[in-house]
Amino acid sequence: MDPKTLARYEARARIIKAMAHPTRLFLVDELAKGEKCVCELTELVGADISTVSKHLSLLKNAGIVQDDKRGLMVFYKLRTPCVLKLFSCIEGVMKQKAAEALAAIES
Amino acid sequence: MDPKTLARYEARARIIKAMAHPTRLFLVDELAKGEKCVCELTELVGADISTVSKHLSLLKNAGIVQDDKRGLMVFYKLRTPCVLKLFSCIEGVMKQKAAEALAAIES
DNA sequence: CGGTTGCTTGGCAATTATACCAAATAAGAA
DNA sequence: TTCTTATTTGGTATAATTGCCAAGCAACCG
Repeated sequence: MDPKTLARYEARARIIKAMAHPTRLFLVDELAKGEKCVCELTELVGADISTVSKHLSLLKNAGIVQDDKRGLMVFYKLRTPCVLKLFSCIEGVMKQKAAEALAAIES
Repeated sequence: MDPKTLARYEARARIIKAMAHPTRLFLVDELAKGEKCVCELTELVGADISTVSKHLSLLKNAGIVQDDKRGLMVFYKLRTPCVLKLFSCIEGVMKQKAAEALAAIES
């Protein structure tokens, strides 16, 4: 891979990596329903608030979510809803894998 | 997150994580063009063959690619072309980020 | 059979990611 | 101003990822 091509794939990988964590996928899914404050997301995730805050910050740096401070609270929302399309594809991969596993048993 | 929900997001994250690497993203893109042997992919990537083999194995375990041994060579191909749709979304995220950065400078 | 080729696997060092606690910051409220 | 409250950041220990080398395996050749 030449340096330019490498750089392009590195940039893409950074964005995908931002979603490559169960908690962050959950956050994206929740934010798809509408904006939520860090406190509410923390409640839903059930981890330390600092942990959730860092996950959100990572998603923000990747350009996937957007924050909005109003008073003491910070509200996050999805910036690029297209990432949701990814989920249906992922479901497809999972279903196909499951079907394959089943076929392997039956054969 | 209750255990069942967590398990669902963990399963999804495993698949996304499988693509969250520049080399693996490149491999997926190459395999989208048609099946290729490990030797050819190794040449294209420009890393040790063992490294490329491990990346391919990871993609295989995630259910994204499929292998087929013919003689001495192993040919890999894309199993779920829908992952390509992801790329256009990623490009979108990148473009939006770039536009935002530009707006920040201009303001 | 022994040798070669194409690929995978084991092992290991270096890097990176993750989660918590504690401390810092920011915006209201008293 | 001082006191909360909501969130972020620093520090740190632990775990996961990565890439190379070396060794192993499977399929073909002579």
